[in-house]
Amino acid sequence: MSVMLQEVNDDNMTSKNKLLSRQLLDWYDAHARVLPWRAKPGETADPYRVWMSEIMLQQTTVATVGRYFLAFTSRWPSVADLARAELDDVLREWAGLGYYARARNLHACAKAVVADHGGRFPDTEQELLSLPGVGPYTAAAIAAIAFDRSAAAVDGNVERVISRLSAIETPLPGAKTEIRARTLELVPAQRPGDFAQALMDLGATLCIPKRPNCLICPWMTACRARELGVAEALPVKAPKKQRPVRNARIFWAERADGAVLMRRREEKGLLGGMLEFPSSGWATGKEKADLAPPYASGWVTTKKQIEHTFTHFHLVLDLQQTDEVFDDLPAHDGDWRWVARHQLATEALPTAMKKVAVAMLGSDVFRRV
DNA sequence: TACGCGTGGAC
DNA sequence: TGTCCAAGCGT
Repeated sequence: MSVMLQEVNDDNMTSKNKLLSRQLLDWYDAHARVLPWRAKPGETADPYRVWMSEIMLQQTTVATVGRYFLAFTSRWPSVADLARAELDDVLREWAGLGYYARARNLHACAKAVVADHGGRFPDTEQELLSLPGVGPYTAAAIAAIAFDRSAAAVDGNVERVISRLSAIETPLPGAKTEIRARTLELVPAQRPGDFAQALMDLGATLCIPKRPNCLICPWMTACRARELGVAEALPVKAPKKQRPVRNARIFWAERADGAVLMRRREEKGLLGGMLEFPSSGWATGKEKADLAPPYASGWVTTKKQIEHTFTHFHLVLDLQQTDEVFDDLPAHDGDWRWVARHQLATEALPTAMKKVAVAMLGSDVFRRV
């Protein structure tokens, strides 16, 4: 079935497109990067590892993903292992990688693969698309890389490469449809998975955002943007909005044994399911902000301040503390707990909260022994 | 369609 | 040093 479709696709390819595909695959054979999740020549790709890497790589650099990928695949070698894990353990292991909905969806997806697909990843783009956390790019990438399906995996790299190759000057995201169509024209019947990876490698190493290395690019002579001298100006992107500032107070409390008071955030939304130190609301604008503590105590300022920039706002946290030494949890709503200092390093703390802990306790608390 | 959603590296 | 931005997805 898929072979027939691929042959049709191959017949429909122009000789010019076939040449481009071959040039890129030749370049890939000579320059492919060695990455932990990538099958070596002759090896069969493991769908579980391909999926895991693709989720982690969403909006995240290869260098950052490396150690997380090794930690996850060591601890949970198969999708069945991951499906059996506790969500809290997954979130702890994900802490620091960001976009925590990915971790929740990763866990939900593993469960779905076990419950609905007998523990094997589906091998079509359409079925993959129905899994939690798997969108159009990731479905195409897994279909191509893990199952050798003819699919156009269009990520930020591919958008850049293709918009330059064809000198597409329509601003993103409006140009997505056109870029996808142009990419599909280039996907070869043979080695679609290698082609997908080659396209992304090209974007990551040569066809980079600033100062692209056109002189050693396998597509140098075909690239319309280079011909027109506009490669670095593409792709055109819609202007970004500036980030507002939000202000809040953190209320630092300790128990007699030195444990610190923390609470679990709501399951959904910003930092969903992660731990935080009790705080006021995170309001926009210093004047309007309600900076009241979540419970009464003798709060005084520490004169310490933490700043952290998220995707869509900048956060300024004033750190307050109390002399009160607690025996039990103060009156509260939600999931609050005392966390021993030596446990902080292995808890699901987002980076902003790690900064708070470091300001109060010193950087030694995150030195894993 | 547009927005909410993290982080660390490169420059 | 601030800005940009990376293998996007869900709503």
